[in-house]
Amino acid sequence: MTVTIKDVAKKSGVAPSTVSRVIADSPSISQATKEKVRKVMHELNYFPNANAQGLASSRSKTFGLILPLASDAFYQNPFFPTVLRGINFAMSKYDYSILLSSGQTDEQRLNHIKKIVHGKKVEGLIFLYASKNDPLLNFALNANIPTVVVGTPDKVKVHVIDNDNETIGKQATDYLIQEGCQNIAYIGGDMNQYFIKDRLKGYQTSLEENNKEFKEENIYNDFAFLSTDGYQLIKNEIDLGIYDGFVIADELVANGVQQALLEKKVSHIKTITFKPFQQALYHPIIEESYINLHTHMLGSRAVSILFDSLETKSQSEQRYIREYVDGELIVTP
Amino acid sequence: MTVTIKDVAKKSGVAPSTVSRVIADSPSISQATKEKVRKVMHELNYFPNANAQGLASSRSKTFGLILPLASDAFYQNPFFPTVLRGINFAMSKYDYSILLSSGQTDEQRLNHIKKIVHGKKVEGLIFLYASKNDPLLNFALNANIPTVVVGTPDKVKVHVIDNDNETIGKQATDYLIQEGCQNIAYIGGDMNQYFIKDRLKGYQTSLEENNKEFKEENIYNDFAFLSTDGYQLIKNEIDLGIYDGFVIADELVANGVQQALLEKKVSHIKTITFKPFQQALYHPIIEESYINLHTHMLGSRAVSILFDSLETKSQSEQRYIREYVDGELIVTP
DNA sequence: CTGAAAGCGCTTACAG
DNA sequence: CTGAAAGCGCTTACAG
Repeated sequence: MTVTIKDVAKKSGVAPSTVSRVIADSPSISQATKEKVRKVMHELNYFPNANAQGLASSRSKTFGLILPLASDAFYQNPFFPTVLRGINFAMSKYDYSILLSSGQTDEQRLNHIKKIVHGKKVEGLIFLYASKNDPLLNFALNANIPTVVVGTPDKVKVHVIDNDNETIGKQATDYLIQEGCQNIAYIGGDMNQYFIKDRLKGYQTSLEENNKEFKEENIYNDFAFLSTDGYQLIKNEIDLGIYDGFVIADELVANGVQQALLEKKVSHIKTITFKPFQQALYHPIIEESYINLHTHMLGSRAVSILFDSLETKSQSEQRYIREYVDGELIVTP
Repeated sequence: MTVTIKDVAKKSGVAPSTVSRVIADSPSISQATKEKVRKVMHELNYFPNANAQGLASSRSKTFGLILPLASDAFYQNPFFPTVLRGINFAMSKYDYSILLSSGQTDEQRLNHIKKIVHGKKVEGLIFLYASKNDPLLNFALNANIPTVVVGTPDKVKVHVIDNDNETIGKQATDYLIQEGCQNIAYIGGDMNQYFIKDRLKGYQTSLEENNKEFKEENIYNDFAFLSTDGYQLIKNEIDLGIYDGFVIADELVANGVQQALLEKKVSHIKTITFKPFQQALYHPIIEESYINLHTHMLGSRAVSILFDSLETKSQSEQRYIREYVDGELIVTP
């Protein structure tokens, strides 16, 4: 019923091994043979069985995509569709597929990743987050499977692609200072995500370089990455009188903050935040300057790095790439 | 190097076929044997090779997830992470994985879906959109692979899970009328997406039932699903004086509309829209009533339907499920 | 309840 | 440049 390599071989008048080499576009096959066989493959509507290929070659031509826990507020972030678009873009050049991680709990997620890695369903892994003490990343490192993290984890032996969060945190703060802000607060979120910490470092560096005092009480943290959290923060918790600038580590939170500022008719506070790409998902509440993170680039570079690492894997010496994508300050008049 | 079923068999003192049956939790194996073998599997850190399983059983234990074209504005919609969460939730009960469709153009997407379907990488397909003349859906139907569409396509021979868009369109319009609105516009989006059309039908039905005239010129369509499009519409194109109500087919568009209404200080127009779940991603600009679509349920039901259809596939008579999830009117005081 | 054996559809040294 | 053959790691009738 299903057409196999044998059917193609018979109809083409060659051996199955030759058909296999045509599939792989092996240079050792003559152009004439290739064309003849391809014609037959087309006529028979032949598609190679991926499971057989995977078994015989031990290459599944699939990468695993590791998302954060779905119950995490971070999961909702517009960051993800944007990286995914970048990943998808880069993948289309290759002949690979993407398998999604799943699981409702960390334990389930760990079991699933074990299954797909040890079960040879995936040849490499792309982590879409970097958080503290992540059991999945620990597993990946031990399993010694090619892995790239979109984000900067607290691990050395893994490929990393990220924005330089410290630098862009500084960049954002520098901008506010340059615009004349005297007392700037940092509005973060979940400190378990490394990018929140790293942007905070940049904020601190900027203050110090500009001879401004860095104070713990100007840091607002420990809430989820939701618009509502930013909104509540402004409505209830912050003494707005003492600030004239906010560096807001996440776009979603910034949205809620700006909403609340608007409702409270506060206009003496400048805000700056970070967005995945130039055209924002939501129409901006207040037209403020922001840092464009080029998030789609994070995704496409992640894929390229993984392919590179696949090729060099066999080589004796294993190197780890650590690549940063620049943020771009977009000034809105 | 990799531990196989033979290693487990040897160490357990049974045949490989027995180990295989233990993996499948076959009822024909004694409890004692199962425990013994499982212990060894654990000791050896054994995981079955998925490619071998797939080849031997012709079941890949994987579903394909078909996303819309990434360049489509719809791709950014918060709808997707929400269905995905529902899918993920339902999947965790089973031992299946999700493979993402990819491709930068419709042609690439079609090639990729052919490859994974004919190449036996997936046993079933979940479409996350329903649009006009979709070549991928046409392919799926011809290929006769179990398929469920999240959305209501113009096809009969496929499983469908969706909100009842006509009913919720009516429900939304009824609500505005009940609140005293006299002249209500329908703000849609891309008419190639069926849900936009169907909600429009409900809008029309409601007007007719309430003896209000349905006029073509009160329908605003043909723009992308972006907040900015809703914003521009209000800012430039609509004569706001003649309306006192808007039914807005998409949350993102509604966000832009509300933003523009706020800026123009328009308060005589009530709006209603549809949201994937109760807690909105963004803090609402104006606290207005909305219809909760229970989108995560769409995702989890899609998975269940696909599993059901897998089981009944062998049976002679093929039936198609068409299931609707209710919308829930959330009234904000 | 368990085992021996064939087979799933490919790839890949090896030989020529 | 091409072919014959072994093998990848499972599953599944069949037999007992």
